[in-house]
Amino acid sequence: MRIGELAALAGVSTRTVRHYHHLGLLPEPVRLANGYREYGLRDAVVLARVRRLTELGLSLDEIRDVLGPGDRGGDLREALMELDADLARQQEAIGARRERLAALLAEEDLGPDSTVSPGLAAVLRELPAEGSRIAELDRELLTLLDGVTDPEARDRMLGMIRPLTEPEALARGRLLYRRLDELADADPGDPRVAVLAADLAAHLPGELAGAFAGPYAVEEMAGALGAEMSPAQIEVFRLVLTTLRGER
Amino acid sequence: MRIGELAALAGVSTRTVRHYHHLGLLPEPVRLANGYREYGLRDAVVLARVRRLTELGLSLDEIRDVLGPGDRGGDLREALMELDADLARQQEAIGARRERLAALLAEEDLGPDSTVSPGLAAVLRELPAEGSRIAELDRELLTLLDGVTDPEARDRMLGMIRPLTEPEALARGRLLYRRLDELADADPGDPRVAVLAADLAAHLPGELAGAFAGPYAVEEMAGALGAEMSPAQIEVFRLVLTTLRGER
DNA sequence: TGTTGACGTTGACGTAACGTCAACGTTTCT
DNA sequence: AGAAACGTTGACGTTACGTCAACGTCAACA
Repeated sequence: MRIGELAALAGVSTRTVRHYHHLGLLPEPVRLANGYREYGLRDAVVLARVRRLTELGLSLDEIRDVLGPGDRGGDLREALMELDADLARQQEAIGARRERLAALLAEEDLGPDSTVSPGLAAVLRELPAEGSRIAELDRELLTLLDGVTDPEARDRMLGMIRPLTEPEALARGRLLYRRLDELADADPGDPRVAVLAADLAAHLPGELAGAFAGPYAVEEMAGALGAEMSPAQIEVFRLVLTTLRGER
Repeated sequence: MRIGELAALAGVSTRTVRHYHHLGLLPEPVRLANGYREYGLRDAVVLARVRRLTELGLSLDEIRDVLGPGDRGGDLREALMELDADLARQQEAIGARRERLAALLAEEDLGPDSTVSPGLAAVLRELPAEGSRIAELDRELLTLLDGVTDPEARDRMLGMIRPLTEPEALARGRLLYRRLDELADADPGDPRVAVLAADLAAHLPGELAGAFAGPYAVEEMAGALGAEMSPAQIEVFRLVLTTLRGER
């Protein structure tokens, strides 16, 4: 038997057979005078055994392990049980992913915002989408935080923010956004800074400061915002945080 | 923000961020005077979006496709539905594998024969395990055929062989094996050849010839056996097949 | 002021299980 | 005799990064 016949018998490619030789899974048979490999029934049986194990999902390394020593009985059982546990984990993981997929697919419009949590999606619908530089920043900041924080922290955050989406809070919010936007070219010492900070602190729930208490949050956010906000706006941000923390 | 902070924010490694740059998933940001990459909030948001999609199971290529064009809405939905179908197929495949694993694990002894079908395992238990060269060959041949043939063909084959495992058939079989072994050094023209072939043909069910009617079976088997059997034994094999076919 | 440590840069190799050329020799069919 | 089909070895491609290597940059500390 030459390599092609052997491969056809086992239902694999010749490349696969040579690959198994390379890994030592299948012994190299004798060569004919022309250099061709000459196989016997033995090789076909071994190859079929390897195939059956790969089809079960064992890796070639594991197969070499369980096929090698003579006391392969307990070894094989152990490997199979481990494999089964692994497959069970995979099933769970796939199930979880499919649930998230189903939730996503249930939405009617799939925009870039639809990969965030449903709660945040609702909040984002209320935020001014354009026209305010600061609102756009908030939108991105919230999206980012939504992805970073774990589910429970996210839900707490959303719970704090929710009151801000009520009609008259939204109206006040839009006014505050405008006043913040007006500071785009202002000096950090501008008198409007302190006033706006006080108004903002009164508008926002005190617990919100907690959202910026994580390991990275404050520094990272300051760094990230540095490039996007004017010095005056950053000063407002700082003052608001200080005030909220003090009030707690 | 430099690359380490960005990566920490998104919960990935810096290598991952650079990898995304390489693939064009994340735009290369501006460089500082020292050559360091400088990131903004934008980048963090994009990176977080990519992460969320990878965690759903999308490949980076697919993410680039759905993230690229502006009309990503329908595209994304399509990709997600395709993904869900793929995951469903994976779940099925894993379930099937686990069923086969469970069947295997239910056996008390896991030898090299335990990766064959249960029916064949029962047959093999009745075959002489040692002492007869030809019996060993049969054992290997059967194991091989079990792996090669599809389930229905296998069951037909097993059904034909089953009568051979009854007590007095087994006794006759052992005698036939011995007579076949005695031809190991005989000449193809030996008078015992024809006699044994006739006895064997009478012993075996006629339908068995069908098992060697597959696309490869006859030539492959003859080739495979050539190295293991003596010319006289091969002649017996040929005569038996001819007789069985003729009787059908 | 030198040094140490943490960070950044590019480039290249390794992973699992083969598929797919390339470049070449052998056998077999017509 | 030429073509088709098979064999040989060797090397690159696939996925999503991990893990050096070899080197430059920056902040802190003795």
